[in-house]
Amino acid sequence: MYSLAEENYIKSIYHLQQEVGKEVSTNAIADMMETKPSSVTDMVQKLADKKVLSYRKYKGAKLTADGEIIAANIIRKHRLWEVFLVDKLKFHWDEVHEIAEQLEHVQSEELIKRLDAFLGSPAFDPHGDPIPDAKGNFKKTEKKLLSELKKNQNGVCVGVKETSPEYLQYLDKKNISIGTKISVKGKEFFDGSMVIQVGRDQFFISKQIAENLYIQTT
Amino acid sequence: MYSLAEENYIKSIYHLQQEVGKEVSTNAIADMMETKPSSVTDMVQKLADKKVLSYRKYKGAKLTADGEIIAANIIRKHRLWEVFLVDKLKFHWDEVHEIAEQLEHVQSEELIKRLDAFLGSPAFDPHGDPIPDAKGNFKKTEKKLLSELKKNQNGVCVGVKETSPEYLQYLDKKNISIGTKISVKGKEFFDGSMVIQVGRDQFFISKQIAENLYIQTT
DNA sequence: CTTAATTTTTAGCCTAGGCTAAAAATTAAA
DNA sequence: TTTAATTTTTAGCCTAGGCTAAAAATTAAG
Repeated sequence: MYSLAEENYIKSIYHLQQEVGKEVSTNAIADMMETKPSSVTDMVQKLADKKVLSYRKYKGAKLTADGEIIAANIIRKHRLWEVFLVDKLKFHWDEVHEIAEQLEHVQSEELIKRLDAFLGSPAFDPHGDPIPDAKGNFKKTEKKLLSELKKNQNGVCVGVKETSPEYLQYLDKKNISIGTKISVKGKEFFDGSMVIQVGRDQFFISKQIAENLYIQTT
Repeated sequence: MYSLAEENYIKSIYHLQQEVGKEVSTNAIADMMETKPSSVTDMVQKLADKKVLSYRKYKGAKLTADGEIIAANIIRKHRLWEVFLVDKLKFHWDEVHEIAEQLEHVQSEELIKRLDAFLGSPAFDPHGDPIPDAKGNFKKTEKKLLSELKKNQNGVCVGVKETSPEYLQYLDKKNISIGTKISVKGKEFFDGSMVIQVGRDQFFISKQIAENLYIQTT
């Protein structure tokens, strides 16, 4: 089994790898994990010994196939627990991340199997992110960012890229959640800001807001 | 907050203290925690510094009032999670201890508040042990051990003292669980063994079995 | 009331996982 | 292409929480 620290590294490296596609740098890992590059070097070497990832000095780290399965399993647990917290315990979607961060490390295959069944084998978590199956396969979704839409296009909110409480609370204030229909009424070329319609309300949003919201176009 | 190791010490000391009533010895703690007495000495000194317990060299340790509240809270979490595992995820009562052992360390007041509500604020866990409230107050139950009953007395199983899978599986095989009615049909003075009736079946049990089963006499 | 057995503590060491400061490698700039 | 800036690694140190072996205190036995 892997320690708490190891699991957190594996998970972070997985997420970074998704973004950049290639080997992830020591500094990038350190930033994401709020630790120092020197600590990352140590841990990454240790994980390389365990064949969880491949690592070449000064070149960065990349999960092996095994490593990716481990990561997917941690993410599976995290997202299933988030569904539990929101669906069953009635937490709000901006409150669950930290708690799921702890629950994801509980070790028991059987627990996750039963939790999954109890929740009805959900395919997506409360933020719209896909929940991988027990073998680590993700359901691919073809979602785009709201910022990619043009004037007069519209679609349904299916997820968020940013999951900070601040951002989620902003969305709440604007009555945007998973399933909300959104139409682009105007778009400013210069700064990427938009005017969108949500329900009866029309309002202005900055590019920063738009590029953190996933939309399924219709 | 307290570390995982600290929480486990606090919990173990609490349980030992219930048994012996007075200060618990270094060796007793080491035995329960499957660690070495020298490690216990170190940790107990650390916890004394934090005012979680009082400690006098060679005399043992005793939780302070604060320490008891901390312990009760950990136990509350453990037992609530056990109820969740049995009631909601359909685990069997002999499978839940280890998982609850991990879940009890998840930190979130709100989580426990909501879990408690979700479960209907249960007063007892699946082994019949009382669940303390948020302030650490236990509901007192006046239960006795089956081994204390005399011939022709009877009662209802309300809990177990021993929670090993082996013991719980034995009880299962004999169809004994919480709520099962049991009558003492015979008792051997010499070795404390008994003949009991459970449902339609009458069978022999050793003293060791009888002194780990809690009964509410009727 | 000594001596022996047991319990507990101390001293010193180990590993995991951090950190800082300095050295080395890589990348960017002139 | 040589120098400067940046990134990464190394070396050495720290804390938490273990361990063993030896010393000290307590308890039990003769």
